[in-house]
Amino acid sequence: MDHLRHMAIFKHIVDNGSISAAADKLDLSKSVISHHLKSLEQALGVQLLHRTTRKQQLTPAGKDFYQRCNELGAISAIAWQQAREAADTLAGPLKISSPHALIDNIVTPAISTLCIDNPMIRPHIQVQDRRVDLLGQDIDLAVRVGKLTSSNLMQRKVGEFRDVLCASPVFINCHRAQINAKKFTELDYIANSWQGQKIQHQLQSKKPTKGQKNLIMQFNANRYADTSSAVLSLAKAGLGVALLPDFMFEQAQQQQQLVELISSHQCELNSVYAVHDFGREQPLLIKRTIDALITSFQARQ
Amino acid sequence: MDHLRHMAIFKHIVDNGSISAAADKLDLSKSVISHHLKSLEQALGVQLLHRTTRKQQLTPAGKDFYQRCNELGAISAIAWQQAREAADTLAGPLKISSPHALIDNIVTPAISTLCIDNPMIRPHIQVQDRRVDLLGQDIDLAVRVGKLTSSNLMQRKVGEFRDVLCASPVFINCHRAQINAKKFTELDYIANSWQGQKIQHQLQSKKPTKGQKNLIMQFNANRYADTSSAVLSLAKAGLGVALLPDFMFEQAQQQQQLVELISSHQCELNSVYAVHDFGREQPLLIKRTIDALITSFQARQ
DNA sequence: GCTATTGTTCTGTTAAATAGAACTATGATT
DNA sequence: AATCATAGTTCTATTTAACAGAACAATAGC
Repeated sequence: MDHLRHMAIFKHIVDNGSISAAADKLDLSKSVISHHLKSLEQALGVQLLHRTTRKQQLTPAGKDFYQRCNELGAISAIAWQQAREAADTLAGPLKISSPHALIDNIVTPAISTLCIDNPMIRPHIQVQDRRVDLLGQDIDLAVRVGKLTSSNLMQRKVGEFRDVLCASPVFINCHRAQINAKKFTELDYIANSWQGQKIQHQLQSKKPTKGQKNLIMQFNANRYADTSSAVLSLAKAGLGVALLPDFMFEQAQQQQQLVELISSHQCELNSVYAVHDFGREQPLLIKRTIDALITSFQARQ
Repeated sequence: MDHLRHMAIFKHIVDNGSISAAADKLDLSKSVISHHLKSLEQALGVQLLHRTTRKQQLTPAGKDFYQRCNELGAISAIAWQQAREAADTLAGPLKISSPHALIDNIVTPAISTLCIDNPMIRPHIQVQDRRVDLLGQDIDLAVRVGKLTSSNLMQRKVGEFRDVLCASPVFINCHRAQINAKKFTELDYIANSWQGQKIQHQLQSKKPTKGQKNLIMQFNANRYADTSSAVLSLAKAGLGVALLPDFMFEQAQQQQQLVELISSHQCELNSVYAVHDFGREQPLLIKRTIDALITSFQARQ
């Protein structure tokens, strides 16, 4: 499967009717073209082209060979065209991995909008909280909270959010004594399934100019749920304290379903990254997906 | 239609599952393979292969591109196989050009034998006495009397013959007076159509040791025929003197239909060449055709 | 955390591709 | 038949690309 170059040049010689014409077309000297043809014929052990200074005539073998070279050129052209189209066409499979916390409020709305605008996209949204192997699972784009430490993968920040420690108003009222006494370990705590029993949070003052120290809080988890929306529901039902992303908390707060546990302090900002393996020059589909995620993050504020 | 090399290497990478494996297979260093893949992806502007040290995963674009590379490899293989077959298969068109003088006794018997042994050969025997343009008329092999002075064409000697000045026994008897007196211009002369009216022959003594001089004879042609066999018939019929190839004369001589005009002298030997444009390494079909011509020449002696 | 293996990048080196000139062959023109 | 313009071939010098090997980085298994 070598000598493909020779075949391409042979095709040019036949197409253009002479070695000199092919040389002009290809911006090469005629000596090079002549040499290529000679090498090809020697390699094949067959004369392809009878030639004088004025005429050229394909041998039977040459006719067949030329036919194949044409097919070769056609396929090569198609291959390149398809590849280029793939680079800038909003279509085809799009497998996305997202953590539970972001799926309903951020990722799904973004992908929905993208796919409504471009119906040829075939999305596959996967929910995974742990760091995931993009290659092994054929994932095109992963949404992750926090930057990966070391990786060849490209990471683009798509937004940020803050976790909020909160509980239902009824729960707060019932346990005001413990809260004021900062006996947090005595409170019910709703955790995600993969978290342990011992939970610790570090909150900063919302007014950093006063130089107040960070507030370190410890909890004992005694309720668990796999998804953030389940945690949210339990918290609304007054089953305990929960750590929820601000975009979830805010909706519940407006309906007086949840309130902040400590209004003077807040968690650190979490940055959300889109992670992929398309290098610096991504296909348009990936770019647009990332754009949609950014838009989705901005829209909820 | 360039970068075909890159495509071939890309196919090897996918087929062998890794860059290192492809490098081993192709007897190249992995750095080269890596570089090729990088160049290809840069040229296409598309990532074809997600890769880590352990796994590799084709992108959608890569899948399509790989498919095309496979087709490319298949066509390339077919092209080469066909060309090689063409070089050593006794089949297909075989266009031969022969002068009238040789067609019935030499060329046709040779081609007949060849084609009976190899029925897939499709012969096309053309009769032309003038020097002919092989390329322009798509002639594969030309049989010619006498060597071409300057040409790129290959020439292989296939046999030789001697022209014989002869006439019918009756004719000789009727004109013995003029013959003995060497008044050849008074004799009837049967010429080929393309010859002029004035005919001159130069004969050598059959016994050169005696140092006899060449005999120069002049005739006036007054009968013409296109083909040698027609000339033969006219000569047998006693219509005049004719110059005929020895292989024609000998048959007629055995049946007492023709005798030599001058038994002491003879014409020069004519060499017969097979002329073609297949260079030093001819297809088997051409080689065998030439062999058949040689055999045919030997058989008639 | 360590190690084996893979892929990438860098270097100098080697082989191939190339251009340009000199040469040869051809076919048209006269 | 001789001349001439043009195409193809061959030669040599040069530039370019391909290449190997080492150093490095990243990954996955232990």
